[in-house]
Amino acid sequence: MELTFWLLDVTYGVVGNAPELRLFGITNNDKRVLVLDRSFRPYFYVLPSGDSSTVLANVKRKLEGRVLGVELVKRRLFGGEVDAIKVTATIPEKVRELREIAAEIPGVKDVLEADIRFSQRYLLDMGVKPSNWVVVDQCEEVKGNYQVDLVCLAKTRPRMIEEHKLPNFRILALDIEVYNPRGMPNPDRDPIIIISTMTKEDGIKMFVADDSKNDAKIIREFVDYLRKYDPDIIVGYNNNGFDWPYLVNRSSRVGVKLTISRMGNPPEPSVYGHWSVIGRANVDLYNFIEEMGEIKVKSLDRAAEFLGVMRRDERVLIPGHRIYEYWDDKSKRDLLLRYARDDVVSTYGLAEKLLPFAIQLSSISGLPLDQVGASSVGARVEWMIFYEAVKRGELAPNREERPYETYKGAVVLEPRPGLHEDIAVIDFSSMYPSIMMKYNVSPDTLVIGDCNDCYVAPENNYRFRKTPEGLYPGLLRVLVESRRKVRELMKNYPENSPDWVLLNERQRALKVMANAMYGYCGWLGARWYRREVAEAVTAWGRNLLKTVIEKARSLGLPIIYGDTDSLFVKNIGDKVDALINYINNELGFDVKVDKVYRRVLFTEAKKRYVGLTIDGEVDIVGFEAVRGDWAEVAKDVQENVAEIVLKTGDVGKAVAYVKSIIDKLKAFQFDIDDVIIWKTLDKSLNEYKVLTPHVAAAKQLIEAGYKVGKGDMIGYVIVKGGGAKLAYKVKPYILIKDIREIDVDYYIEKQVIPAAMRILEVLGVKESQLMEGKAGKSILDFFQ
DNA sequence: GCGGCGCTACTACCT
DNA sequence: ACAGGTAGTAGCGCCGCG
Repeated sequence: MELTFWLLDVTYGVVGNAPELRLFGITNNDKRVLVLDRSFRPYFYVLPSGDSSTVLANVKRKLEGRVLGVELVKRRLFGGEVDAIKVTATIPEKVRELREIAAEIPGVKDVLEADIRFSQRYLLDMGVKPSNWVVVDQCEEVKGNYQVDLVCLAKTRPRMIEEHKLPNFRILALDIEVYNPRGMPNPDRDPIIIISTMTKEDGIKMFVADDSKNDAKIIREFVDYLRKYDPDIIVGYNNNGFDWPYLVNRSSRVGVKLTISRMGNPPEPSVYGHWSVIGRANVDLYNFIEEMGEIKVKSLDRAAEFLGVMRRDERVLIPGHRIYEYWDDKSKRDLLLRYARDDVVSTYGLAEKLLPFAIQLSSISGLPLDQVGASSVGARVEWMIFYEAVKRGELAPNREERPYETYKGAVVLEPRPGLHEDIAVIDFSSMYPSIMMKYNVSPDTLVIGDCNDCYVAPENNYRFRKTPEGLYPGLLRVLVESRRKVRELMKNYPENSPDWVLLNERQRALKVMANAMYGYCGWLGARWYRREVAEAVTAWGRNLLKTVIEKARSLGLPIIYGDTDSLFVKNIGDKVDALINYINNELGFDVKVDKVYRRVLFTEAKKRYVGLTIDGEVDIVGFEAVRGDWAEVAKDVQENVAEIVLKTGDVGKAVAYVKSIIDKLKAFQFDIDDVIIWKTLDKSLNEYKVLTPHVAAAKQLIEAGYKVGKGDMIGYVIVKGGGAKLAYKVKPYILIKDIREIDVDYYIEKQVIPAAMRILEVLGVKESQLMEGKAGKSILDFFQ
């Protein structure tokens, strides 16, 4: 039979002495299927130095009887033709020892592609990416003990087809609550008290322990339910870091089998720190929130609020360390149940918002849906390149340890300080990808030495062959072209309709991947790393901006500021048009007026400005107001000052406003949330060389029994008393009992005034004006 | 013993 | 565990100081 399915998960096993690929999918008529392929074997390459036939003979002699085949093949490496010896093994588990033996054979220069996971190797060679539709022309039904509607053995190789629609997934959100009377729960002693799930069909299910807190029963009920519901996708929030390891640990402790995969086995730890549930996609939504810079404090409730899933003031919030209190106190237990419910509903809601993008990332990168979130940006780009490389017969270089080296980046212009009226922002669209495509910049087109048909980078003179098209530019062209097509398709659907949303997520993912290519090429961890490639790209970028600046000058168009690929100029219609035409037509790069500011204010600092767009929106860039590590009260003041200044031009009004906030602080008229300073703990506590305030606060938290470590956000406030350093005056905000402990002078002097003055100083306001007297004086007082 | 100063550590931002 | 360029706060060590 012919079978068409959407590829959800892939794994392999060894049957007899042969590997068996297992492709789990969903058909277009809603059947869960498993396709087995026993026709593929693991292999790797050996690179000979010197005479390849001699080395081939050596390899054959040495590996005879241990491998299925040794053959000489033609491949490419960084664009150059090479002889390679392809060694085919019986089963994946043998590859490691074979590669070690092979590396020692005389005449062997290198062993390549011997570190590729077998299931990924298979997909690469088939040109099949997960989260896409796949056809197997001949599949023969077989018996098998799997939780699917159909198992078949592939008689032909799978092939990917282009089709954007998605199957009807069964999605299950999962969240557990644990009894934790001693701080951070420990699975050796602390039982699970609530397991909550949510699905579209069954709604919310809560498996709640009884007073004996015997969790064997609820785990068993949960397992039964999960198997009955049979989800394709399981989502959680930090489930890779908490729920799964805890559940696995607890269930083995209480003797319950977590037979939840489609092969009946428990979840197991896998690559990139993710937990795999065979035949299903286990997705940790926290991974995607981690990447969203706009969300500063990445707790589930805040993420859900930010994405419009659930408001924080409409849900139950319980501090993690007090969960047990809400369990023990029966009058509060109902609150705990509502809290658990809100969490699982939030998780399900987040999945609706985030899965469409995750699916597209998986489909484009070639990483399975359950891995793509946990993987790094570098890994996603690398797999995408790998697919393109295999298509071209280009061998993947090994990962190498490289010494840290830096290279020159973009230009940033000194801004013209002050308040400017009517400013246009001209932006290059995808400057670096465009440069890479235009000048064929790629690790495989780089020429060391003479070249008579090359593009030559400015400043550093790196040279790139004009033909054939390189790996990076070729891939970028595919991404750009696909994105153009997808955006074209979007026009056929009403905005925000399901089809439109799907395509929109796809075009977004295509853009994200294209824009990540430059960063990848300068990443020391990249297989296809070439410093010259990254250096050439930035050199061309600097050159481009410089050329545009010169042109603007020759047109008599005043420049206010510029950074990397943008230029802020006076909005003089014909001159701006002339500049844009010049860039588009004569330089051959795509630029557009990204936005026009009615007013925009710069200080002397780069990368910081506030502007009022012609649509009446206030943009704040770089300033404290958009930083996560300033107190809300200061950010708020700065934002309002900016708005007043930009909208009314009334500096006096802004000054009066700042004074009113200072007065409120002095009178303790504020909320604790307004004075919390959040900072990320970027290292483990013992790695810090200096005692910074947030480190001091973190130590206090540990003292108080909390578990904090690398990667955590520390929220602290500055309190009265203390000593010479600020670090002696900090206190974690959760330990604050009375708002009068707060040192309001600190907030006035070190937060509110600096934040306000940043904007006001350039308008001639003196700091003393914010301090003197009370607010509400005549506005005239504030002008010299 | 302490304030001033310059440097380093640290975080978070922009493109 | 995708890049470099940048601003800003706080800590720390050193200097001078009869």
